[in-house]
Amino acid sequence: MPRTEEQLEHIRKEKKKLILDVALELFATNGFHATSISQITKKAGISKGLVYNYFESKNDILEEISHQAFDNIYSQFDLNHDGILSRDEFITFIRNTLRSTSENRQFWKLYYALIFQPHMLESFTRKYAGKGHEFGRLMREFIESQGSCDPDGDLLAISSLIKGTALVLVTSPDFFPLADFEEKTIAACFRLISHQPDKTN
Amino acid sequence: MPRTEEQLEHIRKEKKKLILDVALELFATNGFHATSISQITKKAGISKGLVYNYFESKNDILEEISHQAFDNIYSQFDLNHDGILSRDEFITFIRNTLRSTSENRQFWKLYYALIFQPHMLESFTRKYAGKGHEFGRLMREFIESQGSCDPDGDLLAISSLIKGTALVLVTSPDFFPLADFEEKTIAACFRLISHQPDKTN
Amino acid sequence: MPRTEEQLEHIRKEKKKLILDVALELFATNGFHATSISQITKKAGISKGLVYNYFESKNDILEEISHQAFDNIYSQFDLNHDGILSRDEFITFIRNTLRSTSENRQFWKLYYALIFQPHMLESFTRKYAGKGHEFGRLMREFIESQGSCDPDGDLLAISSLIKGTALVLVTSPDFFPLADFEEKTIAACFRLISHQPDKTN
Amino acid sequence: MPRTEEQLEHIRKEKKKLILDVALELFATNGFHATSISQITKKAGISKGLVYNYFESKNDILEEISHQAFDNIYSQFDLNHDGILSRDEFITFIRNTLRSTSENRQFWKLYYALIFQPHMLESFTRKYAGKGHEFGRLMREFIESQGSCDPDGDLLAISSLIKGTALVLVTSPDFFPLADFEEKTIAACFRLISHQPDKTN
DNA sequence: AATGAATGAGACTTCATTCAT
DNA sequence: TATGAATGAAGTCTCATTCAT
Repeated sequence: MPRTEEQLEHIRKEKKKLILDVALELFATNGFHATSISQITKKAGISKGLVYNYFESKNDILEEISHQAFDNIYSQFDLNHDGILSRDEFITFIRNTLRSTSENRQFWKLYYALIFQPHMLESFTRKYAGKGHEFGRLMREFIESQGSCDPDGDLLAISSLIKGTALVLVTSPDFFPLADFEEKTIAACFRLISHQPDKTN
Repeated sequence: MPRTEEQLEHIRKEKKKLILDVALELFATNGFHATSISQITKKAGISKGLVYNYFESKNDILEEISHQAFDNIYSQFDLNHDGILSRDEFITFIRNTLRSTSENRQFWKLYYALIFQPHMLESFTRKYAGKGHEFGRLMREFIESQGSCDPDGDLLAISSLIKGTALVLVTSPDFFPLADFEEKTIAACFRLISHQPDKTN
Repeated sequence: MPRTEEQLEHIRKEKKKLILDVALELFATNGFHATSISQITKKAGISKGLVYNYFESKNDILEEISHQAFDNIYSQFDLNHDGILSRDEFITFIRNTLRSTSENRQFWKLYYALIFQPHMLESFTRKYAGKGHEFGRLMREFIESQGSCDPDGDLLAISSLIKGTALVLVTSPDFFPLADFEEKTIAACFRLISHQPDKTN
Repeated sequence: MPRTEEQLEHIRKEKKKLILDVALELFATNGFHATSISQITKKAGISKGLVYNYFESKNDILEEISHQAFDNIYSQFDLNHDGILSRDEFITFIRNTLRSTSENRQFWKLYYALIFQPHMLESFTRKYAGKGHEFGRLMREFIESQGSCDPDGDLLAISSLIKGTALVLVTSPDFFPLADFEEKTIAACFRLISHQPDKTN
């Protein structure tokens, strides 16, 4: 009559997911510090004690949210399978980035809110810092391969554009349909590659 | 024998500034919620009670920081003195934006952290929402005047680029010297104005 | 394995009563403002936090004390079951009033201390104001029915006498045995009904 | 040019009176604990420091208010100049009591609020306890002299009536004109003297 | 696995009181 | 005499966390 180990495992997984989902929503909406365990348990319909069966602390919930979200997001990219970024891969990267941003808006709201308080996401930064740098190099090479005469400047501009667009997507998702965000951003990225020295001033 | 009104005014101004400065630094570094009044007073070398001689509440400190920063920042722009954005004004705007971002890095860290928790800066949003919209219109007209064949798309791209660059300036200020940030961003903005329909795909 | 709903209900009831009892005693002895939550918890042998599991605020404790006391007291009267006050009911009313005053001396000490700071017991006044007026009318009719030639004056005298006696009971309960308080007050009330115009002066 | 000692003395007296007056009003309206020194100084238009030039503490203000009020009130009575209470003196006493209550309503509100928290007015109780007892004896003798067959009971009834009437005067001063309060209470007092044993039940 | 009563550190805030001027 | 900036103890209240059941 007692539940089998599988059933228990299933319950555990479901409950943990429930807590993470509810916590993400509240953290993203009201902020991490402004969200209490009580609010989470009330919204999830569970007891306070149960949360501590699954997580060591409130901070632990945050870390798990971050890790799961990033693992999920990174897994969609499958970058660098051959150490070179093709034109199609570059385009796909932008598309994926924006799509993923749009789909995980809640998480990104939380992420942006926390990124400015470095000590909050320590373990997190440790884990993902490397990947970021590596991808920067890949991208720079691609920009160079496209005939840029200022790869560093263009890399800055293009990453800034992508970051800025993602920011807009998070804060004002209804500005444009997602498809337009994608197309316009991709086109803009290519326009940003400079084929001749500046003559602005 | 009691102090003159000037002396008092002087003391008050200095103390208030001290509190605001210390608070901004701590809020920006550790976050608003994670910063306690105790930490502020300890760092400022004053008593807890004194804070409440100058501010009604912790929230009040935040609001005053925000208002002062924004008033200060907006005052540098003197936008729309004639309802039209000239090429020079456009360039100056970008330059000012980035310079101001760089100079008020602490504030912007705090600002970005809070913007994602909407209910935090209510009075603030109320005050500045109008100005933002108006400037969007000005900018769109400028883009159009430069011969853009997709003013809305270009406006999105250019604002995203500026936002993204500002974001990078806040999070990684040492990526480039400020002057380079300015020049490269300005040049990039002009490259973003599309003079012929996309042919990306 | 968790406690049943009954067990919980039982615990909650007991703890709430404990807090209310201790709070009433301290409020009555030292005054509402002069009593701190710390004092209450220390005397009740519980933690500060627990109080706030049961009450929203210190004021909430006061209100609950007041409402429970008044509900309890009013419930003993069952006035106006037929809209008329008989001689027996009148006598019973006085008896009940004094007995109830004597039994709830702590509460009445608190009540008298607060009645003079009107804004303290707002919700409370709202709730019971009506009943008071209605009973005043009942009593006046009774006095009239007893042949009074100045019902308003006698109503004033009789209510003042009862209030005054209750006041003495609260402040100097050992002046007389309760039974004497009752008998003497009842007799005095009847003597106060004036059967012929004054001839004092 | 410096002020003479008399002038200073005059200023001191005025300022002290100002503080006492304002404090009494606020204490009576909002309660002693709920009134802050800040409120007093703001309403009096003086500085916080000045209060402490005249009074040792907030409690000291309360005590001085109480003593002055009681000295003032008692001085109007001139009781016991010959150790006997005549009928006229008895009547005058009631009249004075009610008149004084009506004139010092603010003080009595405060008084009643504090009387139930014994430790508040310690020095005060010490000072006036004796006078009260003595006057009780005087009154009892008067009641006896009027042919009462239950002097103790009648004393209780009469003092209760007077106290109750005073209470009504403080809480609902507009119930009757003051003159009526006086006449009706005096007449009622005489009705309360019992000339034959009870036959209520 | 699940509950929620209970804890206590620590947050914000108030306010009587001091003291340099 | 008069001022008000400054203090710090103490108050109310919150909340992450524990633990008996």
